[in-house]
Amino acid sequence: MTVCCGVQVPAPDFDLALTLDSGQTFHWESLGKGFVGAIDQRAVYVVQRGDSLEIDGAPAKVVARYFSLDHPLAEICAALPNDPAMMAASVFCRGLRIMRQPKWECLATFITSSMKQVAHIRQISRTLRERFGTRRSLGNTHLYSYPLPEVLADLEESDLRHCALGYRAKNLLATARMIASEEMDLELLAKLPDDALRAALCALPGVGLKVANCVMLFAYERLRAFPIDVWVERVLREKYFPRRRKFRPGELQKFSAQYFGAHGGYAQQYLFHHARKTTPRRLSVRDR
DNA sequence: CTCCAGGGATGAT
DNA sequence: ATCATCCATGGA
Repeated sequence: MTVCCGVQVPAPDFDLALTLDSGQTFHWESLGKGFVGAIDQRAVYVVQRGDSLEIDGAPAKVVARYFSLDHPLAEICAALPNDPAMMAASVFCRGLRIMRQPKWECLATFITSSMKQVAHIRQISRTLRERFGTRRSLGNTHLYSYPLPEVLADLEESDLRHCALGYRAKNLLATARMIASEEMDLELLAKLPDDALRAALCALPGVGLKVANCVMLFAYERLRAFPIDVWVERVLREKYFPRRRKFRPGELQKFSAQYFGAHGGYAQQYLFHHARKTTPRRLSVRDR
């Protein structure tokens, strides 16, 4: 490993490894004492040394923006609800920041995330990058950028199915074609208020409420967005409504928006990551 | 082997 | 308006 870093980036209240392992992005890989990954089209190497990052492959400004080092994390955490579940999660996730990811890459990876474990989302991302992305080198290591919508748009559904996408192939292809044809402009959507943005994203094939909220949170800087997946729903039910059985559709969404408020996305990400990393794997039937 | 995963779209009550 | 079913795949 010969990547030598010259550039230092101040990064207080930041945990690089924790952030990269929190299920926001799915392609960074451990290398030496740091991580290699792509930031848009650039191959980047990042090492954390205490309260700063040592980086190679991209300007400090690009890296700082990607990892949202400008977010006032202390203020955000201080404003989170003061209940036991939230406190336990936020202590567990100290230094975890909500990233600013490229819009298409974020949208596409979450379209492929449906009913998939994080490990397999990573595998799908890797295969798509290696087959259809652009090779980028950094020192003696290399990686592949995420394939552009124009590239995927020219493929056949079978090409994507061969990347183990299953039924998600049709949705990814259809969405890529809408963007490549300029029927949909992801950058333009950034001007919309939350509700209109969510509605626009949900109009894309393979995008429902949960995926739309992930893209809003991880790529559109909408820190109110509160994606509810199976993990978060489990936490909400068990920790916030331990006696309830039935919920109206949207009832948990409504509660979360009201209860967690302006930084709900951070609350959600902390609850998600804490639950995913501390819930023991169910014992196999044979071992019980 | 079985169970489950950062769901969404569709059609039946 | 809710509920059921189907959709593919592989890690644990």
